[in-house]
Amino acid sequence: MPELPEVEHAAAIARRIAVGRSITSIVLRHAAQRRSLPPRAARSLVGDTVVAVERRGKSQRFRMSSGRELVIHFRMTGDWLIPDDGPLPRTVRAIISFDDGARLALDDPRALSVLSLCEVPAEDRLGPDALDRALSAAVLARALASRRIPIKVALLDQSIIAGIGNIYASEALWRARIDPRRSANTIPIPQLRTLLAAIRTTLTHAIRWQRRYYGSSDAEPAETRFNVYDREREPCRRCGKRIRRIIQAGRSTYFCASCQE
DNA sequence: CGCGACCTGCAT
DNA sequence: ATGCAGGTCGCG
Repeated sequence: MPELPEVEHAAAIARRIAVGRSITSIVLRHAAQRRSLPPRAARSLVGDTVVAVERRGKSQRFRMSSGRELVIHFRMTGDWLIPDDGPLPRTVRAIISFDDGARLALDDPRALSVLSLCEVPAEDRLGPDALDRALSAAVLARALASRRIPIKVALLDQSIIAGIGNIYASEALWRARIDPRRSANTIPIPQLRTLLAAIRTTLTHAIRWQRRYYGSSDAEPAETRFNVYDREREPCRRCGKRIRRIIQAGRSTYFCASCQE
């Protein structure tokens, strides 16, 4: 589930559950999660209090009163689940319990999620957050200046801009009418400005969708959720031409060859 | 750069 | 059985 909008929503859930609470236990049910967060590290978090939950790009950081940070990255299929009384789904890979009895369960069928403990919060190599107000077209142009890679691939590079993944990269480029194959360093500033606006619109719409429909069984507007993603051969909503799928950097890119230049 | 690895489940 | 999946890293 996790690009910026989904992680933003997940972080809000974690915040509601965890902030101000101290950890009473962390159970790791899959070897992959024990690899990233060894049991003794998990044990050392017992008694520590969550001061804040922040999102950076696609990762969530639990700032602890000890000064450490518990960092969670959902990778492909992670999500928070608030357990009820019944048995936990088999796909729950970790359970964090708090002093008020609340629990946060990491639900991740593929078990690719990473939990890690930073003793001293270090600088990461993330570029500016995609929703960072300070991110301007000029800043983006500078980051792209030396990159002779397709713009779609550049948008997936978290060291250039943080938070965009495979779905919203395609969606934002469609909205900005930019061909995903364009070399990143050849896009003029005005078009980068358009692209940034498209990114923000795409992501904020997705966050709204998330708040409105996540976990609800309402008549799902799933068919209209994406304009190009997973719509190969379906008609473009702007010009009616068929959406194309190509592979870039080993991943599917969806676009309209007719209205994206 | 592209590609496999990391994991599991789902659709074809 | 095969291929694909909303991510990232490390390899050649």
